[in-house]
Amino acid sequence: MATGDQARGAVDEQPEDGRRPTISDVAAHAGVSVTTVSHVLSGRRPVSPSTQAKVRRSIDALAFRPNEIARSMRSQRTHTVAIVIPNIAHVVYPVVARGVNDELRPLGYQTAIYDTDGDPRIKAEVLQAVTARRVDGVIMFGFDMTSADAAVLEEADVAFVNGGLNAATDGPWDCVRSNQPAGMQDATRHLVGRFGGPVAFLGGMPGDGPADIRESGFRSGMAAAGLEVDERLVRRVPYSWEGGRHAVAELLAGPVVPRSVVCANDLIAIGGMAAARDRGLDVPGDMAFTGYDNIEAGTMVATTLTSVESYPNEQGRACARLLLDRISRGYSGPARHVGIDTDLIVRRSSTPRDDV
Amino acid sequence: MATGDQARGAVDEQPEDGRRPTISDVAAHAGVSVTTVSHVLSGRRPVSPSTQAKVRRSIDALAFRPNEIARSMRSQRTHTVAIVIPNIAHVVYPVVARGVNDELRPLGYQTAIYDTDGDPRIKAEVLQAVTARRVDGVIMFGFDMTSADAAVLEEADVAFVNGGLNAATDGPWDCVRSNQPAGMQDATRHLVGRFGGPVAFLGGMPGDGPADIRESGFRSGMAAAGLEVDERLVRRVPYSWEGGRHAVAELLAGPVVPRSVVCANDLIAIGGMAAARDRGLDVPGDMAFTGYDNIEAGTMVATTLTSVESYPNEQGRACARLLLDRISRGYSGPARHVGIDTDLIVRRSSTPRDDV
DNA sequence: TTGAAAGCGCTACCAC
DNA sequence: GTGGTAGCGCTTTCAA
Repeated sequence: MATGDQARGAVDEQPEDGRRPTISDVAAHAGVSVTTVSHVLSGRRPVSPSTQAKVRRSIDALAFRPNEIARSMRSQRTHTVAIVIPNIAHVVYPVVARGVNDELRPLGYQTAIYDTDGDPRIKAEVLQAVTARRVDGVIMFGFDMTSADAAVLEEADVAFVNGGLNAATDGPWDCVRSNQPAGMQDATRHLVGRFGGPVAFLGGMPGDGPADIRESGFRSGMAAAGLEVDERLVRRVPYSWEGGRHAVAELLAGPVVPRSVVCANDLIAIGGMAAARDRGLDVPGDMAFTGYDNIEAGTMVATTLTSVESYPNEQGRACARLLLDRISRGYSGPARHVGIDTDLIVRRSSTPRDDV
Repeated sequence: MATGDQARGAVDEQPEDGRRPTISDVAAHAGVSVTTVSHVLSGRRPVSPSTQAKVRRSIDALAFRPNEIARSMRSQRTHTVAIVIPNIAHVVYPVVARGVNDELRPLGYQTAIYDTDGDPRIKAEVLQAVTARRVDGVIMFGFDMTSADAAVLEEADVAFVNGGLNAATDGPWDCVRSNQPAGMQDATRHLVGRFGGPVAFLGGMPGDGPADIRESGFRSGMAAAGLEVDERLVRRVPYSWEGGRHAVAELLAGPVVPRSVVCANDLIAIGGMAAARDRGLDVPGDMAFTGYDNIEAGTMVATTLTSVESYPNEQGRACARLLLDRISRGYSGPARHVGIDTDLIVRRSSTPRDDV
C-alpha cells in the first residue's frame, strides 16, 4: 500500500544525537535561511508557496518544535499566566482556576497554578519566582493583597489582577469581588422572612477567610428586615463542620434558642444542622439554616442546605478577562473593579414543609 | 534615627526607564565584569570578599533579579515541574498537587498545574506546550498514559512520571499506583465479615475513573470471603450521589435485597444510604455501606461513612520523589513502579450499634 | 582573582 | 521574496 510518503514525512530523519532540532537545523535541511523558517512559522512576512512547502517538509522531517524559552527571551512574552491561590485543596479555588483556564486557553495562554499554603512567606517566594520567570500576568486570588505585593509585580512590569476576598479597601489595581455582603444579606432576609427570629449568626474565624465581611452582610440583612441583632447569638467559630456543631450545641444550651441560623459557610451550617438533629429538633421545622458556598455536600445531607452560590468559576473568568485586557488587548487605563453577584439557592433547610 | 543606610540599600537608584536591570547593569554599577557578577550569584568560583560586597551592594541598589528565562536558555533547566491532571475541580487532584508541591518547593522547584478537562485533545496540547516551555519534568496524574504521550515527552527529553489511575498494563516508565484492588478487597471483606451477604457492588461508569479495577477488587474480596458474587447485585452507575441513590432504589425494588453494599466511591455510597433511609431502612442495621476516597462529606452525613483512604497527598509526593531522582539526582536507571497502600477508615455505616 | 567573548534558539531589523 | 546578523540576559569556557 502507498502509505510510504505521508508516513515517512513524520519520521525523524535526523541522526538522533540527543539534541532537539533547532530552527537552523530546519533551515539547513530545507536549504533556506533561518529568517525564512522563522517567517513561515510566524506568518509575519510572505513566503513563496514552494519555499513554504519545503520548509514545512523539513519541519516535519526533523520533528522540529520551536523552543518557547528562546522565543520568550526575544519577545519578552511567555504566553503564560500564573494564578496564585492560598490553598488548592480548598473547595472554591480549583473552580476559580478552571474559570481562568477556560477563558485563557482558547487564546493560547497557559495557566500555571501556584499554591502558597496561606503562608505570606511562600507568597513572597512565589511572587519572586513568577516575576523572574516572566509570566505575562498574575492573578492573585483569595488574598488580601498588599501594596508590597503590588510593588513587586509592578517593578517587574507584569500585569496583575486581584480577586476573591474582599479587602478592607481595594488598592489601585484591577479587582474582582464577589458581592458577599449582598449574598449574606439575601440569606438573612430570606430566613427572617420565612421563619422570623431569634436569628443567630455563625461566622468564621477572622484571618481564615472573609469573616468580617460576611458578618457585616448579616447585620445589614437584619437591619433591612427591621430586626435587632441579639449579640448572644453571634458567634465566631472555625469554618468547619465541628465548629458549627459545637456552636449550635452551645446555643441550644443557652438562654435564647434561635429560630433561624445564618452561617458563614456550608460546613458550619451542616455541622449546625447535625447538632440540631441530635437534640431532636426538626430542620427547618424548629430551626432553619442557610449556608454559604453551595458545596456539593449541602445537596447530600438529609436536609438539603439552602446556600449562597458565589460563582467562583465566573469570578475566575472575570479575572482572566481583566488581565487579558492588559496583556493582549493593550488596555492600560485606570484600575477597574468588577463585582460578581451571588444567588441564593433555596433547599429544604429553609423551606417550610407546606411549601415542598 | 540611623535607619538611613540599610533602608537606602534597598532603594532603586537606577533611573526608572521601565527596563529591569540586567546582570550587565549590575556589573557596570559595581565596576566589575558580568562574569564576576555571575559568579557571586552562583558561587561557582571564588570571588574576593571585597568584590563580593561591592557586587551585592549593586544588586541591592538596583533591585536586580536574575532573569530565569535567560538562565534557562543557557542551562536548559527551568526548575519547574508540570503536573498534568484531568480535572482540578475533582476531589483528589488538588490534594495530589499539594503533595507534589510539598515535596518540590523545598528544593527550589516550582510546580505548575495543568488541567486537561479530561479531553485527550487538550491533553495533547498541554503536552506540547509543556515540552515546548521546557519544564524539567512532568507528572501525568490520573491518566491512562499512552505510548504516544510517552513518546512526546521522551522526544522532548523531559523526564516524567505517571501516577493515579491503574492502567491495564503499566508502560515502561515510572509509575505510582494506589493499591486500589487491595483497598476494595479490604472494604469488601470488612463488610462481609461484619454483616454477611447478600453483597451488592455499585461501581462507577467505565471511562470515568478506575471502574474496572475497583470491581475486580470487589470480586477478589468476595472470593477471599468465600462468597459467590450475585451478578444481579453488581451495577455500574455514574460516580455521583444521584447514581447511588437510584441504584439502591432499584435494588430495593428487586428480587434480592443486599445486606452489604460496597461502593466504588463515596458519592455513590452517600446517595445509596439516602435511598435506604428514604425507604425506612436503618444503616447499618438493615443495610451496611462502604465508600471509597474518604471525602469530607462522608463525615458530615447522618450516618458517617466507612471509606477507603488512598492518601492522594502521599501519591503526589511519591510522584515528585521519583521525578526528582531523575531530574536532580541523576537517576537514569530502569522504570520503577511504586504502590501506595490504602487504609479502611471505619465509621458508623459499617459499625453495628453494639460496637459503638 | 578576574575578564572577554562565545554562544543558548529565536525574532526582527536591515539589506538586497 | 529572501538572507545576514545583532541582539534578548545569562553561563561558561578560555585566557590572563
